[in-house]
Amino acid sequence: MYVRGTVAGEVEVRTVSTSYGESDLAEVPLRLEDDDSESEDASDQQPEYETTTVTLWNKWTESAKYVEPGMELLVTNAKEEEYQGETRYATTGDSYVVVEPTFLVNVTAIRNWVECPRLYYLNKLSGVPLNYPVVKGTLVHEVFGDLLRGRDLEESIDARVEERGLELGLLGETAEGVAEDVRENASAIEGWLEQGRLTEDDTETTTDDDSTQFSPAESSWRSEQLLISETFGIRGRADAVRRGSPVELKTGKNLKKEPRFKDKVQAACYALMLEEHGGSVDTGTLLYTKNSALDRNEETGDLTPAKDFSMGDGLLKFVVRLRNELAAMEIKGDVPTGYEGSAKCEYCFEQDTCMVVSGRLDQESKAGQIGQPIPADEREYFERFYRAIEEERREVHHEYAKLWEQDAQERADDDRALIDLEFVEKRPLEEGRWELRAKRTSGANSKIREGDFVLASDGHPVRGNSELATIERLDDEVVLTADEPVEVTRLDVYPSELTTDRLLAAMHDALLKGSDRRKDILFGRADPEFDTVSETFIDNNAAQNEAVTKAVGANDCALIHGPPGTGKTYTIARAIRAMVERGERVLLSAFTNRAVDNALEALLEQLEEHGEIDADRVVRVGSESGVREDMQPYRLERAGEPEDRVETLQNAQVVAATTATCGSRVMKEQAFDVALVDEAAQLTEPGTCAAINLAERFVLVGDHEQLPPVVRAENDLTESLFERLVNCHPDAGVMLDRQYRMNQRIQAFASREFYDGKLRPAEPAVAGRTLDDLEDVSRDALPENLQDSVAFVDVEGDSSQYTDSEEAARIADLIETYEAAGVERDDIGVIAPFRAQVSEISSHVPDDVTVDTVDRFQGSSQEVIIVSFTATGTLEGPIFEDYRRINVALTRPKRALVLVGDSNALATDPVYARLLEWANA
DNA sequence: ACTCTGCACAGAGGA
Repeated sequence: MYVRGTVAGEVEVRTVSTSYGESDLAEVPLRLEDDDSESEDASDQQPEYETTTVTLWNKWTESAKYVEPGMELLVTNAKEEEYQGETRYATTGDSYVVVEPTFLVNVTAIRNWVECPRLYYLNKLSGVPLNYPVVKGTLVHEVFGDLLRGRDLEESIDARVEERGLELGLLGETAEGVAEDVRENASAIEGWLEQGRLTEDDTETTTDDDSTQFSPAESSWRSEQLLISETFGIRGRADAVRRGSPVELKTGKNLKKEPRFKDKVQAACYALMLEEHGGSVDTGTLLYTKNSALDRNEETGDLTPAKDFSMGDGLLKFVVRLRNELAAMEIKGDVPTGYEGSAKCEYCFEQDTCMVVSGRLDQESKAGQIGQPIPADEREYFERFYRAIEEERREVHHEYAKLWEQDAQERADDDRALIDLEFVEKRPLEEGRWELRAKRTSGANSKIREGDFVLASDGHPVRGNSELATIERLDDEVVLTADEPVEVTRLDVYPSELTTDRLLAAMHDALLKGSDRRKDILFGRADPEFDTVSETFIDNNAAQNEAVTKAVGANDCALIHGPPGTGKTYTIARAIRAMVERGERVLLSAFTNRAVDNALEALLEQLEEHGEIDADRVVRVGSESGVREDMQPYRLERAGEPEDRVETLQNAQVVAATTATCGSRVMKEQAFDVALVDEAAQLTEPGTCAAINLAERFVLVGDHEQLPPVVRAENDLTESLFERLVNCHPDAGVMLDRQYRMNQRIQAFASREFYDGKLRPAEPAVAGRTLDDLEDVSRDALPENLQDSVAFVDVEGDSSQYTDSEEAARIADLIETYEAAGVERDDIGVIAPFRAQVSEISSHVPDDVTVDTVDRFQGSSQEVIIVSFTATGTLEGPIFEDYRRINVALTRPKRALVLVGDSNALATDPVYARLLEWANA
């Protein structure tokens, strides 16, 4: 039986004498999880939790040592015992004990941890930089997968090497040289596979007599299996599985008789998960592909690069204990010192790094410390942000947990899954992968888009057969590509820690690798300095001109505050052009792909008009699905001839990429004179660092009166670096004060409420904008209350919380009214605070009217905007409390704004009360 | 309480 609960008190470990001799035991007080939470008689009482004791025997006491009250604990195959009239539980010989099972540990993390816990920490902190052995290792793995899937060796090598052209180029490698290296390792694999076919009956059907080729399609092999364990809290991707047992490929050499211990541990992790998925695993195989023909026969007499080992119970349990140690340390927020393990520092490749990090952060470390610690305020900052980023990571883990905790319908309702697909077909592709097709049976929405990675499963993403797949096309039919054929009936969003990892590395790099001058600026110890620039860049807008002057003349940083419609994008483009003319190399970045492409578009227009550099010296780095269609010609293709790929990137004078991409291995090899970050108020501090780490000086452009960064957990990440620096270095900032969007009446409230009354129309034509300026539109045709540019429509509203059907109905009427007056439907936008209300309204109005949440409207504008407040009674709730959201909503229209809401509810909040007053004026 | 975009995945290795 299965026991799960929360540790309810101190754990006691002791030794007792039993009939088998001396044994260790740990008694853990446990508050059991209520597994019948369905009990519908919601008798308003707090559920009564049952508290019991679980006895962990022998080696499991090691895990008990890490356990603290409040942690979650799971025991499999436990036995029930009666003790003084009370039901208690204890481990049996078949039990596993799992600490914090929802903390999902990567297999590679466990592999690093067993080598040295501090190695695990360092790897997490700074990531692995671009280096040839790693890229080559990855290539050999890819070719191995291809071989298993039946692809021709030479074809696979050529294709895989070509795919990595850019990385190889950055490493100074040639395609031929790399292909030769990969071939050496891959031939060992190929030979072994063929031998295996002859002797081990891996292929069940008889092949044509003259075919010596391995034919995996009919075999008991599977390549690349993604495994997620809800019981053990482990996830990872096995290189291959042969007759249910894990096969791990290593590119290194190992002439010893036994596999390396950490390699065994890795294979054991996969074995655990395979067993959970219903298998029974008694062996593991490691393939050391550098053990070439020349090495055979010598000491060991081995004929193959493969080493099999038996997967004993003891090893599997040891692996779970390792995982427990890691999870417990992460939950406590402790930092490993290296003393936890037995590795010898003098043999470690990371010894120097370890000592430097320990020295700079003043951390206890087995390897010792080198150098001076960074200042105390920086260490405090590091700890604060480390914690915040780790909280974000926990949120990603919760996303994983939802894969098994929520049922399919719940996931679909959360827009995190597409369910009830009808499987159509699987088709092998030339390169050995599979194309999978399924039909959608409902029009349900989800956040899954083309180009996304998803978990494709035949029913359940964790318990069923599932595989990581790429969405190639998504309409009535879903077309996917994957390494293995899955009869897809369901797709789930695949949670990834990638962004979290990159944030952590960016913060690490900023603090430990950043220049002293940069850190003086970031920590407010020095004021930014500026060179005098006498050129006039923009002659009809003084604030924009000052912004460009500051951006160009900044020695450290410049901060451009751009309220709605003030020509931020144009100003950025002008500044970059000026920098390019001065011969500088510029990084253009922003949080979203959309913002990057917008800024890039404006820059290209500038360059075209005043062509100082070739457009082919402008490069957009990003994935194919992320980059907008019209920017694809500038997108850097990663595949190709290494030298050519690297030249294209190195020669680029302007590189545009999202901040997340700036944290990639390829981008981290690049250096710039200036980094210019747009929409910087929507970025977390570490997110901003990912971009500015790559440059000598930086310019941040944004508006902290609009929406802040999106974060999963409530923490220090919610304030942007932009906002902090604007307050810390007011002299480095410029506010663009003239807006080119809203007429005078519309902008008045936002200007007064959010910009100290400093925002004003750029010119009389903007101030006096009305609907009459539009072709075929006459304001006289509108009812009187709508003739003013700002109108309020009072609707009593219904009592439901996140929707309001009355408002939706009124909005539908309003749209008809505007249409009757000659306004085109696609000139009208409707904004609502909640997604539920967005769909409510969408069902009432024609398709070509844009209806969306405030958050998604940020960055765009429309002739007419209708805002649905969706609130009756009071305005309680986080969505209304953040006034920046209302700022965004009110500053989208150019010519007409209609506010639809319940005036009694609005009047309960002072800001909204002033809003009413303004709208009704 | 509600809002919600990124990134490609995880792991690849040196001795």
